[in-house]
Amino acid sequence: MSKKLTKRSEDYSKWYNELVVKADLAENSGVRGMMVIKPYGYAIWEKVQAELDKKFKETGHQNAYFPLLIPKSYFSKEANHVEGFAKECAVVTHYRLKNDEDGSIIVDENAKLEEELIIRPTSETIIWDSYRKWIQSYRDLPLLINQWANVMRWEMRTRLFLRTAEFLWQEGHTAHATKAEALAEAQQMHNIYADFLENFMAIPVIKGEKTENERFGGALNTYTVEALMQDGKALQAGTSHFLGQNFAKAFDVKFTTNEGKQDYVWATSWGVTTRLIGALVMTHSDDFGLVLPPNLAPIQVVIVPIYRNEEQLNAITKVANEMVAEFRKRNISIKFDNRTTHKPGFKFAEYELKGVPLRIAIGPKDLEKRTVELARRDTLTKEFVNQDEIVTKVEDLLEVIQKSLLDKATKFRDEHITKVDTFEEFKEVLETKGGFISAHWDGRVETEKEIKNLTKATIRCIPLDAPEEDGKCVLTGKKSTRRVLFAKAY
RNA sequence: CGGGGUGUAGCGUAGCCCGGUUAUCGCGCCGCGUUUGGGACGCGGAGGUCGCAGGUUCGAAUCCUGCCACCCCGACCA
Repeated sequence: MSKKLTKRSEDYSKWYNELVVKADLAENSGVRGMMVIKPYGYAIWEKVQAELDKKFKETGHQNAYFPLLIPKSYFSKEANHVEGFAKECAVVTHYRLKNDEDGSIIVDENAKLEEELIIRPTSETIIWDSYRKWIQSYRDLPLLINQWANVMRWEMRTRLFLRTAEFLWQEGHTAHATKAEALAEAQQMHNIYADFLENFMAIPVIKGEKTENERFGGALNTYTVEALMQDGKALQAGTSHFLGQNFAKAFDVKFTTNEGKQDYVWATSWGVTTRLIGALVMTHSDDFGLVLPPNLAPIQVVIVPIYRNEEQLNAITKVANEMVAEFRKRNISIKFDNRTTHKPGFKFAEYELKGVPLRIAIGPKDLEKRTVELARRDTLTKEFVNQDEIVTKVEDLLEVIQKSLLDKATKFRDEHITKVDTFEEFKEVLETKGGFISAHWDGRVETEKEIKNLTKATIRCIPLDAPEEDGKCVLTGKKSTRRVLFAKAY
């Protein structure tokens, strides 16, 4: 997000997330705050889904699906939750259309619903309404359910990928017999997110807890993974909430313990969204377009033939096909781009824009010498590789690139965590350098809000690994025992 | 929802202040030919409710009113 595309094509002299719009991930659909996820972008989301789903299943979770429409009355049951969500909702009021006299379609005013339905902004209410019926005994617990779904939040202000009116996500909702077990679940999912972000998406994150002010409506504790974008702004990439017994009480979900007593269940919820794709773009992209970590790339390797005539193309195709078969055997996603309608230079640029990690070019010279030209997207370097060695070379490089992207992003992130002890310094760093600011805070909500008013920076999290340390609040000078991370955030 | 800005071909734009032939240019698209190791070139061609509605006028992309959408800044938020 911090640089302009300046090279080769003035057409793409746009900021990254605009580039993404044009370059295949999405485009405005014309409805306020909506996005179309194009096939290439959706393929990335499918990779995210597949990997996370695997991790969820490995930890004993099951997928289910709950209705899109939620009766309005469900929302009034949990006060904090309403506060957090009920305001920006799309509401369904009618169930039928009819033809107007002039032939146009209008809403049939006779088909008004008794009770309005809310398009889910999140599914806690409808899920907990079901849980009441499903849970009777400690033997029914834990209940570990996840849902892949779309949700809708009619935000006042939207931003492509980062805050669209409709977005795709997964939401896990679990019920437990004890507080300790629920807490452990919330922490486990927090760790799964952190691990996924770092090892799969190559996005380094800081694990921490949200302050009361930033917490999810209805939660007692919110665990978060916070990432840093290239423009110095922070992005909340995933959250896992310990909900205590709030929802159980609101929806009257009681169970009989093994001692025969009645108790409310303990709950968690956790989710990540298509925002992750925005995070991916803003973490790794460069002046030439997207840069995708190999683990997420829909196409990991592309082969571009270079030829002067059909005879050469045929010879190259033979070599390429053998390579494709060999790569497929090793589960490497490969595409042989044999389109005759575009020139090699065009294809090179196109796959750079799409962030394909490795590109193989095969031309007449390579046929002679039994080599190929292998180009890395992340470093933009090229080398000639013997055809016999290409498969192992690619296998190795995919791992190297995956790691290198994480290292690069981690280095950037670490260089943008600044320790600050005075408010002057705080403002200075925020304005000139950006990134995370590690500072003491007196633990009061008013202080946090005041700092936000003065600087637009919020407390992104209280890092889990923050050491105990005596200090003075950067704003008030009051006593503090550990540093927290501030940043301007998306 | 408050403040500011912008809407002209698939994309990016000129024209608007100061109304007047057929709405400008680039990219992209289509055809033919030459090209193909980093976004090819030549020639020819197609594509427009000038955001929408109303008004002023002999005449509106241009002036006026209302509405809509998008972008930026706030409030809200994954």
